[in-house]
Amino acid sequence: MPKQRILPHIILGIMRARKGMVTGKQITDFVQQDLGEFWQVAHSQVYPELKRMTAEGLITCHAVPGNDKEKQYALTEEGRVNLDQWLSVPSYETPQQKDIFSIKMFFIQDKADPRVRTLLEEQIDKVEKHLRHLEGRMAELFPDKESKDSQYGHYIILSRAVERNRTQLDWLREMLQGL
Amino acid sequence: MPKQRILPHIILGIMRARKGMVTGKQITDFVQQDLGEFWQVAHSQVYPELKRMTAEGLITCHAVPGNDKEKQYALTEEGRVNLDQWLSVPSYETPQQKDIFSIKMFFIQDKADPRVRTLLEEQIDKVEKHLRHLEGRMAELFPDKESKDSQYGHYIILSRAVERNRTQLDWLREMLQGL
DNA sequence: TTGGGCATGTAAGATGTTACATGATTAT
DNA sequence: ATAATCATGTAACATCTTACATGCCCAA
Repeated sequence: MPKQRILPHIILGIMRARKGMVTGKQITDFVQQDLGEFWQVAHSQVYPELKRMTAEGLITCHAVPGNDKEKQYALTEEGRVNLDQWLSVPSYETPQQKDIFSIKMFFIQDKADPRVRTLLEEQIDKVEKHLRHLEGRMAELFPDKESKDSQYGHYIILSRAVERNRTQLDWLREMLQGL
Repeated sequence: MPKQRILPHIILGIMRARKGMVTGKQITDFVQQDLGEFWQVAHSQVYPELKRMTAEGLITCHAVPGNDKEKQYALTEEGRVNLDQWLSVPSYETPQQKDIFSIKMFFIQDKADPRVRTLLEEQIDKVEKHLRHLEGRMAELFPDKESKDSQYGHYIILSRAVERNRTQLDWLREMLQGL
């Protein structure tokens, strides 16, 4: 039994949210920009996937006249149904994280090891930068209550990401204090 | 350029922490039990990796007399050096998360959709169970101050995991309230 | 003594990452 | 016009997942 495929559903979700034709580049950018906290994808995954989904009838491919380069894709009714079905079934998977920083901390073990401080400082720096980026995006996309309600799902996961990173930053600083 | 391999370093780290010979099964269990919040691995990855690491001279393989089934592995000096080196270089990767729940929330978009409540309740249930497991493990492994200091790295990442899940649970409950 | 559980291991396919290739557009 | 950039796409490789295979031990 092959693993349950997620990427096609993500692509379907983006296409429905966009309410129009999209290119492979737009999908890649969208995932990296707006879903990056919870999913990662490379453009080299997207293009073959679009081809596959077209073959399966979930989307249709339309060449842009006078532009050989760009191809635009549109949702089919079958794609819509498939997406709704996926959203309705519970997903039993727990969020999975790969965090090399935590692994290293674990293996260093000795609180007095000088590498502990280095690791912490580097991580704090990275998380600070990332948090500033997220907060900027929050201010840009959701300046008022109306914008939050009009794109509720987006607001939700962005605020989730902000909180998560703030909490992590607090924790890292506390660890550094405690040395 | 192939991607930087992490698994061998994790195996080296476990072997050093254990200070003795270990089997493939023990390594698999250790990752799932103690590093599971930050790394995942299947036994079918571990056995080939041990073979490879043996060929590279990072570890040595020792058959157990009168037991064809089990093979025990031990660190070599080269393995020790390799591990220390890995722990010393900064890792520029940010923690990556794959969280289907958040993706679904994003795509449902409409706050009034009945599936929002279902998703939240299911997720709360899962996180509650997981949190209880983590808290139990915390109480079991680190009942007093001495035990925390003696395995500082382990204590650190376990408390990190507990906090992370508590925060997520709070957030989920708040979302459910807000419906 | 046989049948289930277990540690080890292999196989096949899906997924993810990095680097490279190609042709078109844009900027200088 | 030439170089840089960009969207698209491919290739090679590493990783991850699931299922299956094997031989051992132990208990009913």
